[in-house]
Order: sequence, then structure tokens, then C-alpha cells
Amino acid sequence: MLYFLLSACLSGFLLVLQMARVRTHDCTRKHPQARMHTDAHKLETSSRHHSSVNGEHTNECLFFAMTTSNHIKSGENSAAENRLAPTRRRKRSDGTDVLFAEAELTWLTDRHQRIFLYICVKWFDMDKSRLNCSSFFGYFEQAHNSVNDTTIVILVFGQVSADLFTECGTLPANVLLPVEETPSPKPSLMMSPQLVWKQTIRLGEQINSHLIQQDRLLSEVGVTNGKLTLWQFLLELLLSNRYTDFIRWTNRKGEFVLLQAEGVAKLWGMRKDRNHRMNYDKLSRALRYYYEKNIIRKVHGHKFVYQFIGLRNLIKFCEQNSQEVTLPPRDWDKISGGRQSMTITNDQINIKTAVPGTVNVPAEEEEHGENLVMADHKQQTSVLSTKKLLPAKMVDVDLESFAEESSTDESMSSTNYNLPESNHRGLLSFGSPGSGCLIESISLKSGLQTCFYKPNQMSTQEQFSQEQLKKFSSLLSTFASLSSLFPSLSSLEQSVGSSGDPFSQCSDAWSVSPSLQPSAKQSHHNPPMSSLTVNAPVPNACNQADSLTSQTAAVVAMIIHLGVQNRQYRIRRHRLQNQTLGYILLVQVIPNIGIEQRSKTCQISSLFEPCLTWKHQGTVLIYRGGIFREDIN
DNA sequence: TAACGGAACT
DNA sequence: GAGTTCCGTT
Repeated sequence: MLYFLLSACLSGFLLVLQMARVRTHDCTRKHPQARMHTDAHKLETSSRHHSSVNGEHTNECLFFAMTTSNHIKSGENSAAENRLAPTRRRKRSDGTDVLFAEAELTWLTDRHQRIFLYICVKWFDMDKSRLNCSSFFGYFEQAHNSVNDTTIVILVFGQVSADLFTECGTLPANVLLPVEETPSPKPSLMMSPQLVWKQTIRLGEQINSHLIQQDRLLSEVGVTNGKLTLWQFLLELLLSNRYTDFIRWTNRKGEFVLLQAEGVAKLWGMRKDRNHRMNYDKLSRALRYYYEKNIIRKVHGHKFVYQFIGLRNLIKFCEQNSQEVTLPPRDWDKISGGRQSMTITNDQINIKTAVPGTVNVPAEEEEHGENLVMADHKQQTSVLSTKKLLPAKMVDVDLESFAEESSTDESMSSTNYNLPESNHRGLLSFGSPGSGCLIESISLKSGLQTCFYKPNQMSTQEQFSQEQLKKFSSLLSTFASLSSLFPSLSSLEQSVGSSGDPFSQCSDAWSVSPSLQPSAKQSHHNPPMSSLTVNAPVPNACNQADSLTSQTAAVVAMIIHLGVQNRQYRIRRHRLQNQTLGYILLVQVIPNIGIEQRSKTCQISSLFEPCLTWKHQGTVLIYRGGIFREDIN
């Protein structure tokens, strides 16, 4: 159960980063050229994102609805959604408004939910230790049948970098783990803590390497003599065979379809100049200019289908002018057992099943197709044999002392492990070389203490059972994987880091385990460990909660912590001072809430209200609400 | 709603 | 020059 819950938590967090967005529109003062912002509170539609310009920040809200209910049926709850989707407006302390858009709530309760469910069971496949992030849009419909009844709602609310949304929109496609090398994060019953820890570190290294590689690859796509043109970019995507769930050849010469038009637009925008505002509307305008130039034409009657004119020449042009581009196949295509054949019924477009590892070119282009396949194989080889990924540096991981003090007899479940003081911190370099990004693994001890902290206990736990270690170790592995998915949370780095302790303002309602507070010794030797890990606020409300709840709370705290810590992109620091996360609320609701039931839907909706009354700027609140329980019962 | 093309703009 | 941004129209 815990297992599921945790994966649910994590996946949901991931999901939210990508999907759930509600934002206010006080952007006019920040980019006055934007005409559409004359109505400052106009709700944004899903297809357009005008939140910011080049990293300007807006006030935004993230909603996480993680509901694992097996009652949800597609289309059933639209009425309920409407009831639950009033536009809400709240004044923030700085006078700006926060708006909760109807569309977003709808999304949150229905589509969002199903995607989440899918992610729970598919994406976050803990057994296979893999985040399979491709093509999830195609799957969410089938995702709601196989999970338990547990509802978790997390709200992340406050000023968040607009980068968070736009970047995470393309992130999942770029984050994957290699198939063979991936260790299972799910510890076997006999797995030692040391091994788990090592695996955690290794996983971090893999993510690190992979992201570096992805960064490089993406930065190379579609560049010709320093100039980047849209048609070349699209062509590279098509030939690379790496984004076949975004853009694909059809079975006709030069013809391609944008399976995820908005996604392609985002890729384009990000690639060109990190333009977060790019969308299909604009991209298609650019494509229409190609009509006059006879580079691309529209295939009429088929949505999102275009065709290169003179593909052969275009490819030749690319070969002559472009830098050497190395594009390995997408590993996850193998993972998922090859790509699915897909049919867009509305347009009668049949898309052939692509063969993993080969370039999928139109049949009519056989001559070139073969060449391309060969070229691609060469490139693959060169990637595998010569391309060196920057190794992640691992420092300050004191496995030895831990091993000494830990019992090696793991066959007895009653064995307790004495943990040494917090010296099990792994630091991994992360992100681009020189970026200074670090993964800071949490201390095993403080992590465990946080996870298994019980408010009514007189002293903090010093010994941990194998069972607890087991649970926790799976978390560690999980974090190591997931943390890489939160680069956009880099905007929070400063607020959680040394200068501003966002948890220092915890209200009296929150207790902090004294033993979890950072010691002077720790902060002397190391950068101060994030307060979220060390000072993890444990709500008094947990007194009445079962251990699972407090564990979940702690887990989410760590997720957030790691999300904050492990960033891929660097955000200008001067922006961060005032861009603290307003507050993060975690609400774990009791199980068996079916969103599809109208009455309960309203109750879910009401969950937001008390959350929003908390105005602790820069505070992470983990709430386990008794009132919610009352409401629901 | 996708698609189109004008207009202003970078 | 090659889009980007926005928008009215089909």
C-alpha cells in the first residue's frame, strides 16, 4: 500500500509539473507589449500560454489532484466538474490576484486524473525502474481501471517560475533511463541498505548522464551554419526518429503529421530561443510562409499534416550544411515494445508502425531512406562507442561507516539498524557541466526519521527495522529518479537554500522534531542541508493520523525538497529572492473518495478552501486535515 | 477548431 | 530574412 501510495505521490507530482497549471494574469506590467493582457484576469485557455517573457515570473498555482479511484469513467463526470469549477480569486499579500481557472479544475478532476492514474500504473513502473514518459497522452483513457482507492490532493501554490510549466512540458520526452543499465529501485527483501544507497547514487548518475546527453542532442537539432530554420528543425526531428510521438512521417512521400502539434511547437520554441510562448498557432503561421517558398505544403483535408516539397533536395541541403548531428534512437521505444500503430480516424491517416532503431522515412523515398538508415546506424555506433558522457561525481558518501554500524543479518525482519549521524549524504554533480548543480541525497538517518517520525514518540527513532529501511530505500531510489524531472523548480532553490528558510515560518500548528534540526557540525562541514530534509515539519495533526499519512507527508516533503534541489537549469539568482514558493500544501484525504460522485466532488472542491486560507509565505505546510475527514464523513 | 493570410513587429 | 505575435475570417 505504501508502495503504491508513494508512487502515486511521486507520479502525481511529476504529473502536476507537466499538466496542472493555473495561473494568474498580472503579467501586463511585465510585458506590456502583450496585447492580450489588457484583460489582466482573463483566463488562459489550454492552447495558449502567455504567462511570461523570458523567465519573467507570474503568480501561478499548481494543482495536484492525485486520485486513484477505480470508479472514474470517461466522460461521466463532466457535470460534476462543472459544479466544481467556479472561478476563484484570492488576493495575495502583494495585492495580486490568484485565479483558479475553471478549465484547470476541469482538467484536474477528469483528464488530469486519468492521466495520473495511468502514470501510476504505467509510467512509474517501479518494478522495472523506469520512467516511460513517452506517448502517455494516448494511454490515459485506459488508465483508470487498475488502481486502489486513495485520494491525495496536493496543492502547490504561490509564485512559481513560469519556466516550470513551459519547460516541464517538454521534459518528459527528454528524460528517460537506459534500459539495460537501470537498476531496480524496488529493493528485494534481502537488499541491504548499502546496496540500496549505491543504487540510488547510480540512478542519479544515470539521470545525470542522460540529461547531459539530451541537452546536447537537443541543442544540436536543426542547426545549419549557426542558423536555425523551422523546416530543418522539423526535418531533423523526423529523421532522427526520436520524437515519433510528436511528429512522424506518414506513408506518403515527404508527408508528415504533427501528432502533438503543441508539443512540437514547444520543442521548436525551446530549441530556437527558449521561447516558452511558442504554440501551434504561431508555428503553423511559420509553416504557411513556407507555402510561398515551396518548401512545405499543406495536405488539405488532413489535420496537422504537411508535406515537404522536394524532400530529397532538402535532405541534401541539410547534409551539406548542417553540423554533424548525432541522434541515437529513443530507448523507450524498445521499452514499450515498439511503437504503436496509430490511426487518426478523423483524417483517415494511417501511420505505420515504426521499427525501433531505424529511420522511418516514406516508402517513396526508398533510395534516401536506405541511406538514412545506414547513416543512422553509423551514428548510433558512434554514440555508443565514442561519445563519452560526463561522469557524475560522487562525493561524501560514507558507505563504510554505515556498513560497519549496520547489521548485516538481513534475514531477520526484527533486526534493527543503528544509523550513524547524518553522514550519508551523496552529492552528485548534475546538469550541465559547470552549472554547479548538485543532487544532494538526503541523509539516510534524517530521511528515515522524517519518514517514520511519530509526534507522540518521546524521542526520535534511532533504530530502524528492516521493514522501515526497506520502505525508505525504495523511496530513495524513487527520489533519485524523480528528482531529475523537476528542473524547473530551480526557481525555488534560493528560497529553500541557505538564505531563506521557508520552513522557519511554520506556524505554531507545526512541530519540528528537534533531532532533525541541523547541527552546527553539519553546517560547518557541508552546505546547510535543506531545511526540508532536516527540519521537515511534521504536523501536529499527525497525532491523529495513521503512520501512513505522516510517512506520506514526509515523503512528499522530500519530493519537494529533492525537486528543489535537483535542478537542471540555472535560473538567474536575482530573480529568486522574491520568487519563493508561496506555500505548498499537501492534503491527504482519506481513501474511498470517488470523484465521479457529485457530492463527493464538491467535497473535494471544498478541500481547496481551507488550504487557501493559509498565508504563510514561504512555508511548506503538510496538512492532514481532520476537517476534511469530517466533511467527507 | 484547424487553417488561412494580413499586418505589425523583431 | 525568417520568423513571431496577434487576429479576423473561413
